[in-house]
Amino acid sequence: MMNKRITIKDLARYTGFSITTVSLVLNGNANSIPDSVKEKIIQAAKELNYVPNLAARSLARGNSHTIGVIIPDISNSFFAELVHDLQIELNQYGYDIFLCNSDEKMENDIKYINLLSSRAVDGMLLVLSAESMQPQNHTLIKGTLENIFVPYLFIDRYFENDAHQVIIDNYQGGLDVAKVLYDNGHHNIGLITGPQSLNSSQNRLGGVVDFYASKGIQIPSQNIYIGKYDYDTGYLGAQELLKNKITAIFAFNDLQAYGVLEYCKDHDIKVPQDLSLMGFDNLETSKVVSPKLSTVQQPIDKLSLTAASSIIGMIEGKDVKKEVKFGAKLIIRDSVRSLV
Amino acid sequence: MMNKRITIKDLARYTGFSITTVSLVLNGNANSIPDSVKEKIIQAAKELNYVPNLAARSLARGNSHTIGVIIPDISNSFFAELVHDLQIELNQYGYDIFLCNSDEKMENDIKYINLLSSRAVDGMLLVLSAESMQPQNHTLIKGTLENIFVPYLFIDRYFENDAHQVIIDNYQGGLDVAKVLYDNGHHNIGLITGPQSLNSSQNRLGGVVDFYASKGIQIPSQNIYIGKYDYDTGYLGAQELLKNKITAIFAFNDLQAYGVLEYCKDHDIKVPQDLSLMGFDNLETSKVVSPKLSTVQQPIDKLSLTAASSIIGMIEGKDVKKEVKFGAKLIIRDSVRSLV
DNA sequence: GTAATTAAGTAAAGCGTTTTACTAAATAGG
DNA sequence: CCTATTTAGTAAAACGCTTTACTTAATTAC
Repeated sequence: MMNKRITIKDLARYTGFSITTVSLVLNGNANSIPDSVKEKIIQAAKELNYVPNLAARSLARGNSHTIGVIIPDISNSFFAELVHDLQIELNQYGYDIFLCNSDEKMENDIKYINLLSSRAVDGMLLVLSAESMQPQNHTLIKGTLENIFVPYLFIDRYFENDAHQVIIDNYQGGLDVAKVLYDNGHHNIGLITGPQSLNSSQNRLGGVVDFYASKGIQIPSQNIYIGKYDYDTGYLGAQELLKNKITAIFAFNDLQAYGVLEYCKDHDIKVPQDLSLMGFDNLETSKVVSPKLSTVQQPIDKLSLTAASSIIGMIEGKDVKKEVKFGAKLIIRDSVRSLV
Repeated sequence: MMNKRITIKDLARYTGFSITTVSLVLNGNANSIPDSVKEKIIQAAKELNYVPNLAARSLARGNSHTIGVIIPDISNSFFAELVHDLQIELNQYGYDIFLCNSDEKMENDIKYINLLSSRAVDGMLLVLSAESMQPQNHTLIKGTLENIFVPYLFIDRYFENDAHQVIIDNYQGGLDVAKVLYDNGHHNIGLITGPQSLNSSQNRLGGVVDFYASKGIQIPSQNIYIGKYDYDTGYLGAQELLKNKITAIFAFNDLQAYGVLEYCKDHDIKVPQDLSLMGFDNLETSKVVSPKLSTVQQPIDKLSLTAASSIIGMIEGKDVKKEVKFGAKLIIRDSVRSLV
């Protein structure tokens, strides 16, 4: 350590060729350079352990082959998996990821959008915080996004028909869950939603409400607990909702469902005997909680595949579909009891 | 979008001052510049929405205020949480993270070490793949690390007394678990380890073996299943180990413990009535699986706090403690039954 | 044998910053 | 009033790389 980093200049001096030649060779653009020279230069680069300075390259080329990714919370395994898949996809295109974690704070979203802009990323993939998605903050976020001169794409969370987006059909997901619950005889259900500002939550709610409405059942507002997509609001939601006489809870994500499970354990309520439960996300652990959780699986793989190819397309100036929406899949396990 | 990014040069032209002056002002190093000028320039920067080009700055300054982090798998919540905490810590010091995910492949470790080197990160925080930690690959990895000219630090996984490291006292952890099991009357236990190349696994094993040895009990080799710290090897391990007559399993991480749980569910083995179980990691979900899992909690917060301050110290050329080791904490829940 | 073409390579400008060393004007000191 | 100092600012080189336009030498065409 602490020797000195080798530059193209050192390589030029060492091999006796010009900087231009070395650069050309190392980038594979050396049409008119004989193989003997190429070999010498490549050999030298290996020997001296040359590693290009990407900052310099980025400056000269005006791009960075880096995609900025902003997510709300890396400890949430939905996002962890998303990032994981995105990295693999984008690597395939020769791009790297610069990852930022907003911790669900708008303040950080803005900070990171500017940071990524500073870093001259070639494009951004955004899952903004629930706070940023609130209608009253729409203008501020839009304003911030107007000052980045690279394409960007919303994943999972989006503003209504504004920018490019790759999303899940949450309405259908909500509908599907409602149908399972209803068909099993649950006519009086409780809901633990995500943050109101998120379309995922809005749409899941919409799906459920509409389905029950179509059966002539209106879900009373005291049966709807506004949560935050986290464990704690699951626990709290259960506590609140179980004051009413419901036979099932639909937690809008698995983490919340775990919270419900915990509450039930603490209060000797048997799932699914005393209470049926459904989640959303299908986290890896959902098949090992007790009872195994019925839930909805989001196609993270498709999401990341499409997001990656779309943003690359946008960077390359191609015409890219503005909205792509994927269906989610019911995973039926043991947490719903049939009342019929 | 697609206007043009404002540079310091534009600001100079716009305000009528020189590039130097603008740079000086924007960096707060303008001792001899009157406030009136400062205000004008700062005002202009705001108005035109100036965002500094970090690649250029990095080139000029020779640093990037970025720390490279390599981890084996972001979907593993241990690492997700670690990264999350590291980001918060390092932000506090004014540093950002460039995150790389090796997917437990040595090939990727090497690729990313070079990539980070290319990006001129100011330091690296490394949790290398199990493959990279194998003795026969030691030289290769060391060689790669010799060619980066920035300080680096191992977290959690390390080579024996080589480089700087911030780690967990896994030996003590193993000892502690063994004691719990032994004290509850489990004299015949099965182990599902992590990869043999990882000191975390070696040391947990060492702790258990030594403890039982101290009680005059030798753990037979068929009671030791070499796993991979993942769900599947937990399942497989249970299958294998339960061919022997054991009363408890110590899975070297929670994920593997979940696999054991799943196997037991599938084969109608009651935990802890028929089999006691302990894990390691204390994942968030471990309190909601059934039965609630007894496990060991690693102080990820301390790990990241120390790793952050150490790497910053190293970057600043300070003298930093070469090895910091933290104790882990037993979390006793319901998955161990007392035989006594 | 000369003009045209190709091969082999290079000089130099530019990317956006930072930073050192400098200048010119204003002010202070005596 | 002259010198010394401070104030207000700037010119220019440097960071490492890319890329365009160019030169020179060798080869080919006729």
